[in-house]
Amino acid sequence: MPTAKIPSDPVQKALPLYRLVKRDLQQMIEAGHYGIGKALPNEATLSTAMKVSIGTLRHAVDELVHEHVLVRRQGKGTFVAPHNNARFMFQFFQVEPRPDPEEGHPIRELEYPDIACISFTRDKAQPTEARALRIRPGDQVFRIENKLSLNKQVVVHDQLTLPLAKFRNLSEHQFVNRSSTVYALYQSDFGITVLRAQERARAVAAGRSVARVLGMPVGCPVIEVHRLALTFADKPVEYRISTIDTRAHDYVSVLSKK
Amino acid sequence: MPTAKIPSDPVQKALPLYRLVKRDLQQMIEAGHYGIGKALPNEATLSTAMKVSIGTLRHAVDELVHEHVLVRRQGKGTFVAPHNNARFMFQFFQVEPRPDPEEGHPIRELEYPDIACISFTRDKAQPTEARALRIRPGDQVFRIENKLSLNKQVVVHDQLTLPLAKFRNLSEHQFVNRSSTVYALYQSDFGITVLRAQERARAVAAGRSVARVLGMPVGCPVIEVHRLALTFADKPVEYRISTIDTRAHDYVSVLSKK
DNA sequence: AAGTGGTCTAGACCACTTG
DNA sequence: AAGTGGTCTAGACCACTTT
Repeated sequence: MPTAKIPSDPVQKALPLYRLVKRDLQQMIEAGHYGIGKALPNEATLSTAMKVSIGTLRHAVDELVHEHVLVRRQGKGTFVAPHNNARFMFQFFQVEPRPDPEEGHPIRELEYPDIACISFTRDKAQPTEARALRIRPGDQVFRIENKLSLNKQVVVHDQLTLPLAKFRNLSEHQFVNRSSTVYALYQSDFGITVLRAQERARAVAAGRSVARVLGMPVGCPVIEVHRLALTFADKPVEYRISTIDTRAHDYVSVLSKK
Repeated sequence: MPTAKIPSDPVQKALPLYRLVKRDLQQMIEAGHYGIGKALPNEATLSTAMKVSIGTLRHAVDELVHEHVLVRRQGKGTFVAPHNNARFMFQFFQVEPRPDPEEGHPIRELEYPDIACISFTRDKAQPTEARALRIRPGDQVFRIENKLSLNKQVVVHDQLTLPLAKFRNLSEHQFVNRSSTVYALYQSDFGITVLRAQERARAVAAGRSVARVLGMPVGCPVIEVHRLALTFADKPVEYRISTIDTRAHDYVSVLSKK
């Protein structure tokens, strides 16, 4: 049942029932009450347990499905959204070969990038990172450098910064030998589900080390994307600077997605 | 009532009722049956007219609201989404001052850009534009150049390409003296509602003319965004190349929006 | 056959806006 | 007070998956 139909803070407007149900579900999910591969209790059970009608329960679940927190599968059940499928891969990996202007948009296989780890170290957080990650400057972080290739061509250089406190015991071996995407790793091994990411992009001239990795002359214009990945309640989990070689690829996005 | 509960193509899976209702509503909207400032018939009326329950009608409307095609206002009615508010302005205008690293994210007023028209001409479509807009190369287009300023500083150079066929009689005076955003103009004066946009960004070295407009040295890295704006059924309406000075501003985006 | 989510209905009542 | 959308209920039946 919703734990508090009457909000504790009288200034807050009363939430509708289905929002309370949603909030309670979300708290259960965050707390890890529902295993990643296993189904939630079925809707009839949940609705009686929470003392709401099944329509209200569905309303709450609908919203969580819309936010990619849950997925429904008819005939099977409702699950915590796994973070290991192509959908999420391409929701977050936004670099594509530039279409040939002569041919328009060929029906092309979406391509997974090959990811190679260049370095994996511990370090102290720089002020900028610390502010983004809401930790203190000097707190320990993992600093991981990757290069991403499409079609044997290196197109992206990534530098990830992870707060050590959230990723205790992460090892290079574990990172390099993960079975799926890094976000799937965060979820399966650390219980951290990345829900959203904010990105800020700018054009800069490639520096020496990045130019070497990307195989381009120093000073070549590249896009530098600063990404902050967020989990529930917009808590930051990862800070990432991606440098993209856009000589033959584009950084793509869709506004106002349906 | 939904015009065809039984789909004409037997290969197609049968759509649920609420999808048929949605499709019919969408067709009415596209055809302009519902004026832009006026409310649709109320939900009870629509549901009886379409011979469906009010719950089913609401399900259909819910989806259109989620896609920003309609907006509901409690106590007033349901309206075709107007394209003239801050929400849409910033949904599509994605350039922001870079936050000061010393201060983090100040609570800053979102700022409207000042837009100045540099040139307004007719021309023939280039092959690339033509393909994007799905017209023939050589078909007539409007070609419009703008510069956008934030805080008196020019930060974006835009070049718009509009198919003349869709924008008959558009005049420079009309364009320059519009009362709101260009997308609001498309909607109010030409019945064209921009629903989505695809963008492809790359880093390039600023050319002579753009560098002059942006007040930067030639060769300075800039982001070049190629945007295709789409209406219902993903029909293209506008092709736009924006060149962004990212020395002090960022091109921002949010992935997996809630 | 049993269990799950998906659709659809009919109606009651609430909250907000306008006259 | 009247009209609008917003919430909530209780139940029937359908479609898909597994046993």
